[in-house]
Amino acid sequence: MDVPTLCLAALARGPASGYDIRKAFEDGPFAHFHEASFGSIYPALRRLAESGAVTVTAETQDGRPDRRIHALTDAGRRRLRQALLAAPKPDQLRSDALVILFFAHLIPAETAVAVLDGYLAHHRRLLSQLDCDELGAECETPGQRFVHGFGVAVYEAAVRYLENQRDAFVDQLADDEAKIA
Amino acid sequence: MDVPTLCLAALARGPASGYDIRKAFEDGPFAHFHEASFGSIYPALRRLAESGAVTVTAETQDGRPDRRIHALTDAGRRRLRQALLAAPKPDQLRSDALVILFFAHLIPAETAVAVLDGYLAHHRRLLSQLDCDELGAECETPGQRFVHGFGVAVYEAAVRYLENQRDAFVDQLADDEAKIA
DNA sequence: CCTGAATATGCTGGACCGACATATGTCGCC
DNA sequence: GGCGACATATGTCGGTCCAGCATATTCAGG
Repeated sequence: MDVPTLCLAALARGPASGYDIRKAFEDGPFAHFHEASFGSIYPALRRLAESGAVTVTAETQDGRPDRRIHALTDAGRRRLRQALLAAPKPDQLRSDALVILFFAHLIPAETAVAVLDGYLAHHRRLLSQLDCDELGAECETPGQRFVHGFGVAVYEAAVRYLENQRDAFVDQLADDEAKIA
Repeated sequence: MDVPTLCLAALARGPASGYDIRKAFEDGPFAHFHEASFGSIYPALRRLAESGAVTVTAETQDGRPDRRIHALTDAGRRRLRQALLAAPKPDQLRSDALVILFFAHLIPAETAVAVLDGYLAHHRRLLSQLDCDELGAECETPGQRFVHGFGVAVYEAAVRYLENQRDAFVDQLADDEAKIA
């Protein structure tokens, strides 16, 4: 799923600036299942405007740069619907933390434990984000409720596993270090 | 975590060709938590060899191109350990399927259901891969066992949610279409 | 016998990210 | 009151990375 399509998707929820779209991928509902950065959002919006998929309205502000509000046109909506019809590529996960944990035997035990604790904290944060942020906001369509519930189910399982296995893992690390010494 | 580091990590499990490393990211143990493609693996291995982090031994084969077997040097092992010490970046998930499901109200119900069923099948496949493939193979260190268990826990939760909620989701989609009509 | 998959390396065009540049407002803190 | 940190907002740029293609051969299945 390329960035132009993702921008169209973000705009389907209402008109927004490039900055707003970025935020949707950082904190908002999109954060949990896709990524996009400024470096690709702004060029994508420009091309989308050129091709007539979105309209741009400059909103003057004093001090700050103008907010350039983008809104979907009918052509844009059609293009989004078309893109949504394509067969989805398989999910991609990129987790530095799991790589590090996989090779925990190559680093000091305390470092590995720190990574694990950070990973647990991260997942707890994600879970609370889903619980408050979005539940109050927008879960109107069946699709949105379904995806929201999926996120909660997966994060809860992750937190549970991390909590339950943490101490056993730390013990095993300590045993291994004792064996070497 | 950049591709050179990921190559070093793959080689920590034993000498391998570029093709072998690719397979480790496609089917092997690494598939579940990171990605890397030919287009970045081969250049990375070349640079790694130039900087002395790996050695290369050509293994002649008739018919096929030579297998170029790469093995970690001490410098390479040090470099890997160093990279593993860096603070991990937060996990990144990219899921086309969840984007499509989020906007299920914009596409035909049958298409959405097909995506959902495909997503469920995909997760079942991943789970069985973890269950047989790796459990028999290499789960020697605490880290490897821990990461393996984490994967199983998360995939199981995903499959369970998808199975339990599928029918209710399909019904809601049908209700919505009835409302429009 | 032919098609497709697997083995194996490598290139290239284009997409994409991370970091930076720019300019100002605001809020807490000492 | 002033200072740093952070938020708002757009945009560029270097470099990384991926998907798809090219190449060449073997082997299994139809």
